[in-house]
Amino acid sequence: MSTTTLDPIEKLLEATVSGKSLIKNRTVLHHTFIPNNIHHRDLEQEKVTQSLLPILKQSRPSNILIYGKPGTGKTLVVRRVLSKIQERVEKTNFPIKLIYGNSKEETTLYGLLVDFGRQLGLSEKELPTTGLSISEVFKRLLRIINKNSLNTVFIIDEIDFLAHLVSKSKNDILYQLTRSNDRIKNGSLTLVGISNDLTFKDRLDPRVISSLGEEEIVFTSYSVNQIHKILEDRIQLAFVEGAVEESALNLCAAMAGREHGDARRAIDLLRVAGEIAEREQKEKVSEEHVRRASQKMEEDKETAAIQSYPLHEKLLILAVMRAGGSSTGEIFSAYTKLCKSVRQKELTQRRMTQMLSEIELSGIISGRIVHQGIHGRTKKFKLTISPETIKQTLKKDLILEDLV
DNA sequence: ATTCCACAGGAAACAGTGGTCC
DNA sequence: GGACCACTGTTTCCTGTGGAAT
Repeated sequence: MSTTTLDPIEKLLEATVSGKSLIKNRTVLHHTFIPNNIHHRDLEQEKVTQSLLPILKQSRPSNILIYGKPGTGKTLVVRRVLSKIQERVEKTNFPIKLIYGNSKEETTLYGLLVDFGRQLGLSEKELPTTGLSISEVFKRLLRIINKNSLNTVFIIDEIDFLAHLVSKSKNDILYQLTRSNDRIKNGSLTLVGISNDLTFKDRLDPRVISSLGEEEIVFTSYSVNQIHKILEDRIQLAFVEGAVEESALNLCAAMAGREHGDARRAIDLLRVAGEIAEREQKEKVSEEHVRRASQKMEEDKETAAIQSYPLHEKLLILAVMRAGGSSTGEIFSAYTKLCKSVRQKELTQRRMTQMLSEIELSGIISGRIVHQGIHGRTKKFKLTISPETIKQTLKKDLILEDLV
């Protein structure tokens, strides 16, 4: 034991004042950062530019569909190309408008369209956030484009999700979007769809495919070597020189490469590892830090998922924990008991199975269908994370703290 | 060969919320 | 103030299913 034990707060303060920081530029390690050089994507950049070029000549460019797994630089490339176009255009007086929307961030089709409307400059009054029919919203979008003779580019990220929303609501808004140029007298509308799912096109209305898929660009997954190069570049920009050990870099690339070549994840991993090393006042980021970062990210994901669930889902997770490895019926009765003890009206079993499937998607529990002959068919669920993590997380919930 | 269990999971309907429009 | 809209979370109803038991 050392003779002088420092107060933890003291220690922290000490560190911030005297400690060296390893990261000199944090924004570089954020996924919205657009680097000057997007490695291994020259061809794709050229293609995107090619198909958007007509917009500068006031003629209608083709709609583009972009495919690729997460973290393959799709959004980055599109944003970069568009910002270049924007730069070029700003010098002239040519009315061009870039609209970006992520289907996943908006939970509804309506929300997405309203988001587009806001970006086009429609106020709350001109386009209320609720109450209108979808076709009315769409009409208003087209009206403003027409009125201001705008040349608009709609970039729809995760368009597969939008397609999913549309299919639920029996609306053919995607079709209308792709064909809206016929309804616009002044200006134009170009669609750039970005999708993580390579098979989503099969589920689309054939009419939409023919007009949306005028131009298709596929982003292949990065190899470990490519990720290595990408990380090298970011390290140079973001970290103090020599702050990341070669072996740590290798591990980072290898870990992300194993997970389907996701560069974004690799960069995230690097950032978290850097933060851990910094907090510990180490001179360098080591392999060990990367491993711990990976673990921490995993845990954070779990606790965040648990916390974000509404009460009944939390009760269900508890029920699964109590009746570990058991069938739906047993989980249901465990859940009913829990509901009684917190004085909540229990939901139906049908709803419960639905919620179980939802929770299963997040990876907190895993289910397996078991046929038991005359004892019927059931799905057995068990926790995939430690009960301790769950207890710790649920303790923060006022209603549940006594149960845990 | 037939029966029958204990659910899975799809479809549709419904209630409730928070809004517009005329 | 009534008709209408989108949307969520839920209930109700339903059909389907693999294999142990008979």
